[in-house]
Amino acid sequence: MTTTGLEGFSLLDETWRAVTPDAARRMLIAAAHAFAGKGYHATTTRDIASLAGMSPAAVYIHYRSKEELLFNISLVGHETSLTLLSGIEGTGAVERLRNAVAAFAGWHAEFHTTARVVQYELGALSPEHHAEVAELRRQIEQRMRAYIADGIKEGVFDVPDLKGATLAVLSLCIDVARWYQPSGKRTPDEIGALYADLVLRMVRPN
Amino acid sequence: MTTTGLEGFSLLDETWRAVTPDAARRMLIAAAHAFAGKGYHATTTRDIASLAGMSPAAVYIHYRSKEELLFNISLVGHETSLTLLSGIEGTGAVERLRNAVAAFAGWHAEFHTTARVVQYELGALSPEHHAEVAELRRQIEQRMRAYIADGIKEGVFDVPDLKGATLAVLSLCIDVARWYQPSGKRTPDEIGALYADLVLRMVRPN
DNA sequence: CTTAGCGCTAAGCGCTCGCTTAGCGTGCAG
DNA sequence: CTGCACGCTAAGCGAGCGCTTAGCGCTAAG
Repeated sequence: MTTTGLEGFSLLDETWRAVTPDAARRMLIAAAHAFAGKGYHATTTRDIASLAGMSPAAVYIHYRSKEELLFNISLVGHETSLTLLSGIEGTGAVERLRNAVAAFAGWHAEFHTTARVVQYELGALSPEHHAEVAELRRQIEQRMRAYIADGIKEGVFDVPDLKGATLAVLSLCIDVARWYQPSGKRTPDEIGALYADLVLRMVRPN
Repeated sequence: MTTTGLEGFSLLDETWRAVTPDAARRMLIAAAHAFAGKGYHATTTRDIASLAGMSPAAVYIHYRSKEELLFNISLVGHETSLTLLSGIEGTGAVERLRNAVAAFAGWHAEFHTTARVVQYELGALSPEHHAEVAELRRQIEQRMRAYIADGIKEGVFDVPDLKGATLAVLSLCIDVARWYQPSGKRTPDEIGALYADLVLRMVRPN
């Protein structure tokens, strides 16, 4: 019996599957939990190491700095959510936007630990690292805008301001990471379905 | 000519008008700027003092701790936004919800500095202080829900899930504090109008 | 059996943190 | 003019920070 507090987690979350070796992955998962719970600056490298069940110095075997841990989490998180949003299928713009919002909002609930780091710790990245994830964020915005624009072309959506509507839809999904609690009444899938419904109401024509 | 970086600010923002003496107010404003810009934990008491144009020890003349500075900002910010949301007028539920969303979203843009501290630094408050602002947050939620519920009773709104819709509307407004930049294209009033419009589309009947 | 390589730990370095203490300078009551 | 109260500063304390260094124990090739 270990006492790291991460026993059941690494098995449930497949986000970090590709990270090797094992100790480096445990360190990343521990860091993601700590950053999500207390914020990057309030987390010490000793917190991360002890969550991962190792000594403080072990962090620096696999990562050059605490900021590099953050960057790895942020990069993988952005890539995962972009991939998710890019792989949306559906017949017609209505179904595609429904699936996109359900998936994107649902991801921010189900993986709220990673999502919180992704969305709220951007400012702690180095300028170079920040620029790298900013490019991914631009692609996420373009994808969502395209799903809405498709519906306008098809004539099934009507919005007064495409950029404004895209901003609002993304904003709605992202903010799920802030308020979501696993102990709450709604499951990630229910949140996805609720939000998809609300967004479709927002963009439907009169 | 001083070099505190706060020259034009205190005159523009009336949120802190009631805080006296003058040095205590300057300290609060400096802290709000620093917390909003870098986060509570990344801000040092030396940062705050030098932004306010005073020595590091001066912080402790007016406040017992750095956390007490945060609590004051959070409390006044929550009270201000609750007062704003409570004073909404309008003939009919449609106009009241329009005005409520415009005001609440607009506040999160115009006073995004305070709003960021209010919305994203709750976790740095002591348990006692957190409980105090949590009660104000409950009241804010109740107010917004009442505006939506009024429209359902009047028969001018139709939502599948009142609590879910309230959550989404508040979420949308709150997240403005995250992405808003004064250098952006939209003014706070324009954001308020855009969001009010989108929310009314979301709750309108078929 | 020897030994090189590697993942990891024990110990600790230099630094900066939140906060405290001692005392200075100003203004005002007597 | 004296003396004291008050707002503030200069200096610094103990603690804990990110990160480094020296070296341990295990594995496996020769």
